[in-house]
Amino acid sequence: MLTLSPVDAALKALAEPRRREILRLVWNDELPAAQIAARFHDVTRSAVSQHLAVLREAALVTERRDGTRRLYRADHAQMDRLRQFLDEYWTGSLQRLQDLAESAEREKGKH
Amino acid sequence: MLTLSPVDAALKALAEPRRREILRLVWNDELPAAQIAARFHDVTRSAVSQHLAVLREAALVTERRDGTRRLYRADHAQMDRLRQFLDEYWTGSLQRLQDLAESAEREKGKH
DNA sequence: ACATTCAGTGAGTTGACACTAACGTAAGGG
DNA sequence: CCCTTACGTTAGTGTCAACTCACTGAATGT
Repeated sequence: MLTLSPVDAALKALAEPRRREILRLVWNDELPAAQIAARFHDVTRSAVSQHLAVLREAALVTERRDGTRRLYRADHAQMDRLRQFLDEYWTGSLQRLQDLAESAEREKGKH
Repeated sequence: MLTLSPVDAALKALAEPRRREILRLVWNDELPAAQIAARFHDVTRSAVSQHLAVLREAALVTERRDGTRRLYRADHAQMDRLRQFLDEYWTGSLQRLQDLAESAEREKGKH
C-alpha cells in the first residue's frame, strides 16, 4: 500500500471534489495554506492541510517554504502526465501492456 | 449521496484500478459478466458484479440483456464527456464557473 | 416439472478516508 | 523569554466502499 501507482494516486486525489477546488485555487497562483483554508467555511484548516498532503503525495502540487508559511502551487507537469495517460487510455491499445504490468505489480504486493 | 455529479462519479469509478481493468476489457468488445469475472482469480463474481454496477451508475458502461446473460460494453461517449471536462480543467478558465456551481449545489445538499 | 446456469441482491465484516479537536513545533515580534 | 502566527500531527469518530458468503430470481436444458 506504500506508494500507490502515480496514476492511481492522481485519480484518487482528483475524485474528491474539495481537492479539485483546492487544486484550482493554486492552479495559476501560489498560495499559503492559510489563504486556501480561508475560502472554506465548512471545514477546518486541519482538513485542508490533510487535503494538501494528499495532493502533494500525488505530486499534483508542489510545496515551497517561506519562513513559517508554506506556499502551494499546482504542478502542471504532473497533470500533463496524467492527461497523457488518460488520452492513451481512451485511444486504446498502446497503454494496455503498461497497465497490465501495473496490475501485476499490485498483485505481487497482495499475496 | 443522492446522485453524485457525473464527473465525480466517473472519476471515482476510474480511481479504482480493478474497475479500469474491467473497463478496458469491455472497451472494444462486448462481454458477458461471467467472462469478465473469469479474468480475475482473486475476487468473486459478486465483487465484479458490484464493480460493474458502479461503472454502470457512472454511465461508463452500458448493459444489454441477452436471455439470461448481460452484456457490457464501454460507453465511449461518456468517456469523451469526461475527457472534455478534464481538458477544460487543465486549460483553465472557462470551466471555473460551472465547477463552482457544482460545489455550491453540493453544499446545498449537505446542510 | 426439475435441475442447471448466469446473474443480481442483502447481510455482515473489514478497512480506508474525511473530518474534528487537541496538541506539538518552528519562526519572528515585543 | 513569552506569545503569537502558521503550520503539521495524532487520536478518535462517523461514514462509506470493497469484499465474501449465502440467497434469490430468471432463462434454459432435459
